[in-house]
Amino acid sequence: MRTRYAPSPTGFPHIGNYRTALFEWLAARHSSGQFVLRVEDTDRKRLVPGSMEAIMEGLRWLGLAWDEGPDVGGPYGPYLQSERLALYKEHADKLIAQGDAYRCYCTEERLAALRAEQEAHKQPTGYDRLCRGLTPNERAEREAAGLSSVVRFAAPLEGATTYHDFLRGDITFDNRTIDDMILLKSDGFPTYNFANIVDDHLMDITHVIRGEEYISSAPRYAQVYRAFGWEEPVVVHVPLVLAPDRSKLSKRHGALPLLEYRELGYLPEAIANFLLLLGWAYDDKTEFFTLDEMIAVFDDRRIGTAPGIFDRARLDWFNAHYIRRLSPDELVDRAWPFLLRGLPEDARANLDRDYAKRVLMLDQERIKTLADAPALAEFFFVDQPEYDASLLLGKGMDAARTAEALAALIPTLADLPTWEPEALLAALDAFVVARGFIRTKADGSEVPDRGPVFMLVRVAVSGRKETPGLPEMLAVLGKERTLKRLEAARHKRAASQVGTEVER
RNA sequence: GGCGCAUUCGUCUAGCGGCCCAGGACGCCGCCCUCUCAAGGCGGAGAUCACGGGUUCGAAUCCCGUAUGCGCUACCA
Repeated sequence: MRTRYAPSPTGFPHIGNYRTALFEWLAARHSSGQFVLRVEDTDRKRLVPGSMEAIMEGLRWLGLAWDEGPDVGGPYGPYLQSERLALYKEHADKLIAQGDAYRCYCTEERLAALRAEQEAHKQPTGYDRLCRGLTPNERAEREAAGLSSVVRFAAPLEGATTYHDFLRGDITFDNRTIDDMILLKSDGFPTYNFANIVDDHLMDITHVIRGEEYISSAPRYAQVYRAFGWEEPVVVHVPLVLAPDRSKLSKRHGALPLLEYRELGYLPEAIANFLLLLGWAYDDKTEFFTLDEMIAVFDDRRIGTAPGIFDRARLDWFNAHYIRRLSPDELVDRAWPFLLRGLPEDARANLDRDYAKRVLMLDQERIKTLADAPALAEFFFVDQPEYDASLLLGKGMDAARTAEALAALIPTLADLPTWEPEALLAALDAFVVARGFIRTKADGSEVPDRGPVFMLVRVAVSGRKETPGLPEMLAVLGKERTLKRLEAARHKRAASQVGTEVER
């Protein structure tokens, strides 16, 4: 099996395009075939500089390696359509010679007027085949006059064309609804439609997997294949990916170019997994697949036929899942650029990789995207966290008691012989009991109530009310830093006049 | 306007004639665990299988029609 991804470098493809690429890649890998990257740069007006590199970068990032392509070459090259112009001309000439194509001299103005006319009369739009009936003399005149022309396919006028859609079965179009499509533009470049057919054949592509938007064009392609006498490839139309409001995916709806998701802290394995399961399912329960697992189980017959909606919340869930199962080293490696970018300057200056690793491990289970990491972990890295003094009130304690509790706790912790989570927990618990914090459980029994003291220390040390577990956090923070922050909190509390009770 | 494709909980889906008065997952809600937030565990709400006709002893599953959505209708891809 040979499949191909054939993007045109006219922009930065979104997630839906890459899902098609994923399916193409999986189909090839599953069958131990080849996956070809062919760049369809035939529209010179819409060419976007850099987009070809971005497209390839996106594929690489997802882990979809191609066997043949513009950069790596291959036996069917070149893989840039702009370098294959002679091939298209040669094949167009062949069709002209055998009467299946003709030169059309109609101007774009005439075509536009024709279309406007048809629309005004609510008629089906389409080329009226004016030039198809030109006599040899008339053609010679036009050529002599130097009129520019395009090459059009002479489509069958009557009957119907049926092609086999791998997922949907036979699809039939009345030939009267199909006009004579342009094969070669006046600038000598082929249209996508034509270059596609010629290249898929010349490159021995066995399975054409493409977006659903080409269903309507498929019968035209079939006609051309048949005019050439070529065997038609298996044609698989993958359903579209829609925005949450069911409209076509666009930036407005948060469907960004793939590489933007990298910047937002998404993992390629999460994106690939998410994409796989948008329009495809292995069974009714399996959710997670590595690329290798996908290859092993991928079955193109299970590709769905209904459009799917891009659900960011689901992507987030996949991403969080994959972040959670990263090893500590992978976690720092991947989060590192985000820390460098997102942390305040002073914290960034002397970032220690080992310390960062321990911090990230604490936050691993609450990081949704890598871009969350700096905000979640910032307090570990700054000299002193900023926070409002009003946060610094033990539950059910007034300012005086809070300050006093902090004052009492500092020497307790300072005297600890070891600074490990177990020892810290024991010390904190002892402090809770000594201070008489008691909670009555539902069954009436009384147990030590860690809440007030733990929260107080949590805020003092982090400036936040949501953090990793306290003993673990203090252990990573280190004795010196912890005591310094507790001291600062004590002063902060003492200095603050507002000391009313806070309800939590 | 014409042509085409699609249609199962808000979303992704399982289902390919009886196992389904429809199962799983995301999201949402509640409970548990618990030093907070997460994670995890348990539970819940949520789909007259778009609608209407058939076929059949029996239909989410097959057929026809309708509606709706989307796509194509470019010297774009």
